[in-house]
This record gives sequence, structure tokens and C-alpha cells, in this order.
Amino acid sequence: MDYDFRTIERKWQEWWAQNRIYKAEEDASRPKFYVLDMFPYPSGAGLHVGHPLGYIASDIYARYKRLKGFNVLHPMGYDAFGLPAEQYAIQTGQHPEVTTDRNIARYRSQLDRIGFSYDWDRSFRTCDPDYYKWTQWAFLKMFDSWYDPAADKARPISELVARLEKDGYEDVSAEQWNVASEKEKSDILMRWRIAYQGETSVNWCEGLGTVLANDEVKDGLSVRGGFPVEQKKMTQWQLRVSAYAERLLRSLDALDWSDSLKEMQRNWIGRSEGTELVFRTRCDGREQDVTVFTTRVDTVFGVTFMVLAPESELVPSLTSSAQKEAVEAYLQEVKKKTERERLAQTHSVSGVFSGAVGINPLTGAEIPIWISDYVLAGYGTGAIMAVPAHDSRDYAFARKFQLPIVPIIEGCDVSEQSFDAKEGRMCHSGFLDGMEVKEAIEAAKDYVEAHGLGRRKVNYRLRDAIFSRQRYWGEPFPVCYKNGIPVPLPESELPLLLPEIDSYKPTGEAPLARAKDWNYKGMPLETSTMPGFAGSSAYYLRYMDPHNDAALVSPEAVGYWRNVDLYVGGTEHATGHLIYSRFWNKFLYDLGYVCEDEPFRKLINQGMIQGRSNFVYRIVGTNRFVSLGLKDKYETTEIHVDIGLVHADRLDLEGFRAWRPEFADAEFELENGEYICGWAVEKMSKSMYNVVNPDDICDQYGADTLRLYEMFLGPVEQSKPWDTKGIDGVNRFLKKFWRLFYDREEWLVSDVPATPAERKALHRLIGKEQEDIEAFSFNTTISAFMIAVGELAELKCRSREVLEPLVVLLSPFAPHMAEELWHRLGHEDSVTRASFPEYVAAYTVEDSVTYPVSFNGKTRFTVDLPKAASPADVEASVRAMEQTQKYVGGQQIVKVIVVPGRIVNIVLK
RNA sequence: GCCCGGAUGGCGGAAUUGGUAGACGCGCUGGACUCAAAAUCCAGUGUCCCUUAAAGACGUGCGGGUUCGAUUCCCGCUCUGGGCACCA
Repeated sequence: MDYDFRTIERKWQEWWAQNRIYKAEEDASRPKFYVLDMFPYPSGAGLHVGHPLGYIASDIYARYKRLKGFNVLHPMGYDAFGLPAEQYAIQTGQHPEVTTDRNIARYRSQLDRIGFSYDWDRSFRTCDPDYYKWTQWAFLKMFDSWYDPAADKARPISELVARLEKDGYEDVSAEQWNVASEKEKSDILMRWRIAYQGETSVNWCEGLGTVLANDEVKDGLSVRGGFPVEQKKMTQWQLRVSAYAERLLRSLDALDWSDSLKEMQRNWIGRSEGTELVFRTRCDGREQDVTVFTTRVDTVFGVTFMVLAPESELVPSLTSSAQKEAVEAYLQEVKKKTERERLAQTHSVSGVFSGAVGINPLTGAEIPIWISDYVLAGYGTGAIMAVPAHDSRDYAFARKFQLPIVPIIEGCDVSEQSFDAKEGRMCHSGFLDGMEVKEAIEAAKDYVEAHGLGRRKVNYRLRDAIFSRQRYWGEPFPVCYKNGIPVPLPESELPLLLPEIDSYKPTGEAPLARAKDWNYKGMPLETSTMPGFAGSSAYYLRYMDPHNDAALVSPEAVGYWRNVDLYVGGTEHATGHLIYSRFWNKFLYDLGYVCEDEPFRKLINQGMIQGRSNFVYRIVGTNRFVSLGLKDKYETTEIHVDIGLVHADRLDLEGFRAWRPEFADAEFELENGEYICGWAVEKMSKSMYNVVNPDDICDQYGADTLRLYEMFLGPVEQSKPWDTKGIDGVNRFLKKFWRLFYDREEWLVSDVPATPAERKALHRLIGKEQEDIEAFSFNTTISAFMIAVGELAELKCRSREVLEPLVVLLSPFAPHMAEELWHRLGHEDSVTRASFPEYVAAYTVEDSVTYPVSFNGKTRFTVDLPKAASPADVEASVRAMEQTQKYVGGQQIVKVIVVPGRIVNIVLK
């Protein structure tokens, strides 16, 4: 009986599916464990070998946890709304759902071949009305809530309305509220709702005809499609993520995520402690207060000018009539410039004098107010005090416009550049003179607050999320307009189904505006749709209770499954999905719908698998190709060649000629009769002809080999190149494993007792496997497996006592083979239901004692000896080391002290 | 520019966190079995010196330091991957 992976894998995949082996059900008698993969957006290209890396890792972990007695929830679904399907629809006229269905079917068939232990009964797509009903529901809840800073959580908007009616709130008095019109009331509430509509500067992408979130834009281009993005003021639906900035930052500490990812989130949230300082200003005889934000109030004596952002609403009132023309010209220039510069990535210094002056609140000095695009409207107050001596941006500006530079830190040289460091002793700074910068900051803050000149303020870079997209393929907003006032639809109307439209071609207006009868009881419905992250923000909750028609998730289900214990996915979601999801979860937590404050307890970022591309070298101007070693003799062009035509870097010449018509009469210059190709590690992509399809690997080697090899390649978190060449090693291992059980047709396993050596091999493996799987170190686990199997093969182990646990240990990695052998061992149930602790208990590693050995009281190394060893044995062992191990650096051991409490000390000469 | 990581044989990568560097796999070399090939198995494989072996010397990006002992800790560089980028 040979190892016939094709038959075995098909057989058990069918059996698992038919018998619902991986079905998860709530079971209060067992501890739960929730293992989740970031669900894929099914693109048209299908899966390449890099995609399943994380899925395989999480599947191994899920299977391992099952063996350890946990009730494991391990679901999979699809992130199905989004731009690519719609872009395709625009090109082909085909409904995005058709493409989406097709892509999902392909993904599913590819996934199924790898032998994952997903509970497919819980699967859904974000574009299913049954699912997006709950995305819309969450939006309604957000619309109907405000963030109460006193309670530090979201509360129903009705509570705010009650307050407004009775006492007013912040700058809205009860009188104002009570006489306000319906429209005015709506506008007032928009200032506090969690989901609100407001005018804001947005990333407008003309190429896609929609606005984009900050994380959907990179280097001034859209992440999807790479179209230029410009800033534009528009009224959009937004989510008040910024209200959660402090909580999102604070609860990061307790999460078991990588430091680099947490750091990325911290930077994205961008907390900075500073001061809001009020400057009196004068312009054409008018006086006005302007508040600036600064983290360096201590430098206020070095302020020599102020700067407003061009988009600041203060600009009109702070422009003098004399400067009006110049300012307007500058504003026009900025508008044009930003688009160009976003692409060019260079920032030239520009600005214009506003004609207004400000008065330094501490010194009384008059300083000019300028307008420049190096100040951002969206951060702080959109106005700054400039301290050119100690801020490089202010310095560059001062230099360009010849504004004074006044250093206020002793001994610093600002003739060439500013001195930005937060260190040194203050000077020319009145009451701050002589202080160190750090104490000066605090002293200045105290002074400002004590004299009513401003107040301490914490600012965040994190902005509210823009939630509207002028696109078709997304969740419709359950909102209609009554006399221009947004009115939410009642929950009973959900889901509000995405309407059919005639054409997907962009016309400048939102596609839904073209839908027939797009109104609710005669009131027009909102025409934008929700962004991609809407559907992916709470999907992990839905898996807990995917068929519930009455709630996103029942209190019972969420009470049992709580949150995700292990989340595996790519690092590219660090500042998008993972922020939005945490926000969304915290919001639902505030309202009592979920019972954990954080959605993902532990997060593993799998690395990327890069492709290994091959090249041929064509002599310029000919159809002649030279082998790698000879290419330097000629002027050549490097051409990507399909890796299917290359074996061990040797080119298949006939295959190459047949590959493309232009190569049909190619000539070759060979080395030792072979054409050697060049190679490089690059991103796996069609255009580089280096894509490896997991289906091909499954055909040729089997899913178990694929799983093992992807893990054996290196640490899961690390990016590494794929090279099919090495796959034979793990494939050989599996065949070897099989041969422990079968010698051709003969079944080898019997009930003979295991020898001590056989047991020892198994013990070591058990210990290693437990340790390494918990640490997510699967490559070393597999190494340990190879060693153990090698040892057992050499020992000709036939004992069921050892071989049966070995199958259990293998099952997370190579589930198909393990299942087959498990059944051949006489079991009827799945190996999934075997109990790992049972085997661990039966095979505990023999106890030994570790003695720490120290020189002069400091532990230097350890000695392992059997438990029964006497102090004399320990001393002998240490002295033996003196000779063989050179541990004591040539110095002679005078005395070895063995303390009863197992501590060994060495006294050196 | 700022903030995180990395750097170990021909290649992917190990090393119990300060204790025999290079586990495991690939590749390569030689051998066994074959008419032959595939498959399988065995042996060797960091570099240098040497006909070979023994023995030795050198070796974890570079330069210093701490230590009996450093891939591991500290200081200063180089290269490289990623994130942020006028955030006051």
C-alpha cells in the first residue's frame, strides 16, 4: 500500500464535509477558542501559493487547539463588496455580483483542496443582504448615538436631546435649542452623532469617481487603481472615530500584537500633548482672537510670526484689504500646486503675508501673520505660532521670507539650521530663563493656564472616517431625506436592498441616483454607498451566530465566543481595517451588544511569499539569447520567462520557442550544452510569470505536502521567497512517515511494547511540538518531526503505543494522511476528536533537574542531571566540563560548591 | 527626515535568550541498488592551510566595548525591509 495522496485527500475531504466534522457549536462544558483568518477579497486572479500561508498556519493552530480539548470556532467567508468588481463591471457591463460569485466559486474550490478545518455552515459574504442588513443596522445605531465625554462612551442621542432641551449642551443653550427649526436641530445633532454628515476636506479620486479614506490613499494615488487623488471640500457621511482615539490608544497595551503593529497604530492615532494658546490679532483695525496649538509653549518667547493654513476659515477675516489680491492669488496657486506636488513628492516653501498682525500674549510683541500650505487645516486649529529657531519647517519659511529668527536656548547655533531638540537651557525667555526645556514646558503650561491665556490640550492625528462612497457596489445607506433633512429608516425596513441600475459607467453623479424608484415613501434615499471597511468591521461577530435574523449576534452566542483569540492576516490592514474594527467593536461594546472591549486578542501577521522569477538575456537587436554566464560579453536585455519553462534554472528550449510567436525562431548560446537562466526574488505576479498556483502543487505533491512546505519555509511572520525546488524534502518526510506504517502491502503496526529509545524519541517530539506550536514556530516543529521519524525508522519501531500518538501529533500539519492512518489503526471517528492531553499524560518526559552553575554569584550556565544525582555527581559533572568544554576560560576551578537547594557555585583561582 | 524590524554556509533557515554556531531541509559530491533511469538508501559537505587525514587557524554585515565566554548585551557605523511623512 503506497502513499497515494490523491485518493486519500479526496476521500477525507469528502468525508469531512459530509459528516460536518468541523461544525462548531456552543458548548458551555468546554473552553472556547476562536481562530480567525482575515477573510479574502476574491479577486479574479484566484489564489497563488502566498495567499494560503496564513490560512495554513491558523488551521494548524485551530486543529492543535481542538486536540487540546478546546471548542474551536474556525470560520471563513468573503469580503465581497468593493471597487475591483465594480471596475470590472464598468468595463464589461456585467453585474458585479456575477463576477463576485464567479471569483468566490474559484476561491472556494482552491481552498477546499488544501484541507482546511473551516465550519463552512457559518460562511457568508459581505454582499449578502442577510449580512449587510447588520452593517446597515450598525450605521443606524451610530447615527442614533453620540459620544459622551463624561461617561467616556457612546450613549443614545435621545439623552443628548433631553439635555439640550433642559440645560443646553456646550455652546448650545436650551433656549437656542428649543426655538431651533427642525433643520437647525438636525444640524446641531450632527455635531455629536457617531455617524454624522458634515462638510470636510476629502480625498477625491476623479479616476474612480469617489472619495477615499486616508488609508485608501498612498503617495497621492488611490491604492486601488493608482489614480491621482486631490483634496476637495464635500459633504459626506463620517464616523466619529476620533472620539475613540484615546481608548483605541490605551487598550493597545493589553493586546497580544506585534510591537511593530502596535507602534503603527500609535503613530496613526498620533497623540500629542500640548497647549492651545490664544493670540489677539488685528487686521484693518478689527480685533479677533486666534487660537493656535503647540507642543512647545516654552518657545513662545521665540515666536516671530504666525501662519494660517490656506483652507483655514480664519483666512478671510485676517486678510487685509491691501493684501487681498495677493492672498487670493496664493490660494489659487495652492489649489493647483497640491495636486502636482502630491505626485512629485517635493515640497517647496511658499506663502503670502495676510496683512494682519498678532500679539504675543506673553511678550506683547507684534508679529506678522502669514498664510502657507505647510500648515494643515485639519490638524490642531489650522493656525500656528512659528518659532523658526527651534522648528525646521518654520526655519525654512523664515529663511525664504526673511523673517527674524530668535534663538531661546543657550548656546545653540541656528545659522545653518534650526535647533529642534527638546534639550538645553532656556534664555531670552523671561521667567523661563535658566530652566531646562522639559521643566520650561511644564512651567509655561502652568503660566498660560494661570493667566487665562490658553489651556492644556491633547490632539490626535486620527481623523474621523469618511463613510460615503459615490459607487454602486456597496451597502446602501438606510437614510432618506425629508425636506433635505436626513432621516433614518426604521430598523424594520432593513435590509435596504441594493437596487438594480442600467449601467455602471460613471457619469459624474452617484450610480444610485440613476436607480428607479430610489425613495422611501416618496422621500429620496441617500445615493452614496458605504466603503469597503463597513462590511469587514464586525464580520467576526457574525460568525458567532450567522443565521440569526433578529440580531447581529445573540447575547448567548457572543457571551460564549466573546472575541477572537487568534487573528491571522496581513500587515497591510494595520491602519485601516484593524482600526475601524476596533472602533466598531468598542462602539457596540458601549451599547452593550458585545461583551469584550477589544475584538482581536492575539494577532499574527503572516509574511508575504515572494515569487522567484527567471530571466533570459536577449542580445539587443537580435533574436539570440545567451546563457547567464555569458551575458556580460554582450549588450543584452533581461526578459522575464515563465517559470513553468524553467527547471532548476535550466531553460526548456523547445518550450521557450513554443511559448510566444516572437520566440519561435530564437537562437541560443549555451553553457555546457544548457541554457542557464538568471533569477530574482520579486512579488508574485502574472506580469513577471512567476505565479505558483496551489492547485498545481496539490496535483503534483498533495495538500499535506503543500501545507507542510509552506510552514517549513520559515517563520510565519517573515516574508520569504517561494521555491518549489525544496518541496521534495517535506514530501520525502511524508513518504517516510507512511513507511513507518506500511512496507508496501504489509501493515507494520502491532501491539508490541515500545522500547525506551522509541519512547524517548516520541517524548522529545511531544515536548517540542507543544512548545513550538504555542510559539507559532511551525518550521522548527516540522524539523523535530523529521528527526523523530528518522529515529523511529532506524529503530524499526512497530509499536502502536508510539505510532498512534505520532499520528495524532501529525494531524494538525498533514490532516489527510493522519486521518487515513488513524482509521487504519481501527478508529471510526475523526482524528480531530482524538485527545492530545491523553497522550501527553501517558508520555511525560522523564524528569531531570537543571542545576544553574554560577561564577562569583552570577549564573553562567546550567547542568542537566537525573533527579537522583548526588552533589558529588554534580561536582564531577562540572569538573568534567572544565576539561571538555572550556567553559571556565582556562582558569582553574578551586572549589565547586553544591548547595542543597540545587545551586552550584564555582570559585575560580 | 522620523519610528520600528532585519543582516548567520551555495540557498531557505536553527541555536533552550550569555555556554560546543550552522539543527532540519534544499542543493552539491561520492557510493549502493539498477541493463539504464526514476524512486529509495548510505556517506560527505562553513572557510583557509594540506595529496589526504589528524591537528590547527579563521568564521554569525563592519569597528569598538563588557564578560572566563557574545549570533545573543552595550556604543558607533554600513547595508536592507517595512511604516509615517509638512501633525506644529
